[in-house]
Amino acid sequence: MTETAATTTPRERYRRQVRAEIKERAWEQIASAGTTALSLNKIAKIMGLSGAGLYRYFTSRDALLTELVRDAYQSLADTFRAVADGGESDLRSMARALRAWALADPQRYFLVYGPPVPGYRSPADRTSTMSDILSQIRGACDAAARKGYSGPVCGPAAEPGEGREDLDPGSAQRRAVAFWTRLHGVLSLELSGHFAGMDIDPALLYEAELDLLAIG
Amino acid sequence: MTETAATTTPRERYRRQVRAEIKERAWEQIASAGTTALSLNKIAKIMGLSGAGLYRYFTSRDALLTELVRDAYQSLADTFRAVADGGESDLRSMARALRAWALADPQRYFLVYGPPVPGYRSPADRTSTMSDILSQIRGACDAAARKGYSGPVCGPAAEPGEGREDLDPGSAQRRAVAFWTRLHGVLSLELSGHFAGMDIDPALLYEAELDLLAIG
DNA sequence: TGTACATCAGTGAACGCGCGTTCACTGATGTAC
DNA sequence: TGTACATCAGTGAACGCGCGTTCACTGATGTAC
Repeated sequence: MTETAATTTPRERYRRQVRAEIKERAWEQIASAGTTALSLNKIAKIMGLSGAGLYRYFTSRDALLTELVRDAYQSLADTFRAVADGGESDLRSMARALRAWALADPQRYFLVYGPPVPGYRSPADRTSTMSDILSQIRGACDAAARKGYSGPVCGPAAEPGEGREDLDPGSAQRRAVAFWTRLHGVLSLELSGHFAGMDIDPALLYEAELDLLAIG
Repeated sequence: MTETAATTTPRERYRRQVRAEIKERAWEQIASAGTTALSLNKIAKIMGLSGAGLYRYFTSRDALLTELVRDAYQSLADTFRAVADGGESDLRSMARALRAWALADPQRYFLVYGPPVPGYRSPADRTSTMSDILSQIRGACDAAARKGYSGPVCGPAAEPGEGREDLDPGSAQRRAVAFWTRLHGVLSLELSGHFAGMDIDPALLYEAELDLLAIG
């Protein structure tokens, strides 16, 4: 029997499984009442073990939260990646994937793009992952340009030589940033419930804003 | 001595003053660590009185929070009103006033336009105040139209008879909503620190988005 | 195959903390005659 | 002006709660000979 056959022992498998369930329960708590509600003791109780037992799997509440945050970023990056790999790397598909991802778990969205969690330092690789995601959007903008659409986000094109080039409405960078901030504007207000009672259909508004970003 | 001369007794004045100081300390706590950090006991300690003493002024933590939320909404509405009353009722002035108000106290901004505070029911008149604010923006859009600018937010005008009229890029309602969601998109990401390390200047980006909303 | 040992999941009790809130009470301020 | 009473700000102790975290321990699982 060679050693390469089974790199994961039963114990390791079990360990991974329990860790995964802890995270699942953690997400349920966050989904229902935000980051504040994340409680190791409650998770333990739900899983039928003592609070102290969780410390075999996560060294602290902060460590668990950090891993959840990282997973959230990764999940979003993966979502974009999947859209790109699926051959539909256009802005429209990306925007719809983003909205679906956000609606699937609003609190997860806010963990990524919402106000910073008080008293919590986000992981060091956060910025790089965020840049990564923005790069993918920018890639889609470039692709759109190559396919013939190279017009500005909207409004007049900047006079050359004036101002920063990333503020030129026609540049791919500017379009990517607008894609991000505008959709986030609609999405975050929708998820926060701020359209309620204002006779605004979030889905239609989202598509309308998207229309102005991804013409052609 | 007539009774109309002094409608506020010394006691009433003192009472109002202490209530105001409690709120000030409360805002300081929220500003530094979010809504979660709002603690009656800590406020009491800072003010040099016992925790129980605060209950002379606010019946519960929730009551205090509710009053803070209401004040936040009112403050924003007043800010817009002041701009309008000052004769500068154009979209540009409003947008700048909004940004200044937000930067002055980011947590206050999130109390109004951020994710809902878990476990807290916002006051019933919230929606009406929010509609009020949006109405003021819409008023500025109408005024802009009257002054000659009646073009769409950007992109092609809708074909008449097709779709909802509030989604017609040229309608005042649509422009007001875009004003709101787009500026919120930039602002909330800025306040959350999501532009950090991404080579994006929030002030310039804000103005750039504004340019596309308030041409003419 | 059987025994001796090491590893590790999980327990239960305890610690210290801060929270919101209640309650009986004291003492100062204002009011009525 | 002085006295009797009512109002009300503020105290200090206590309640119950849930939290994160530590620690000595038990018992099951895996490993080496």
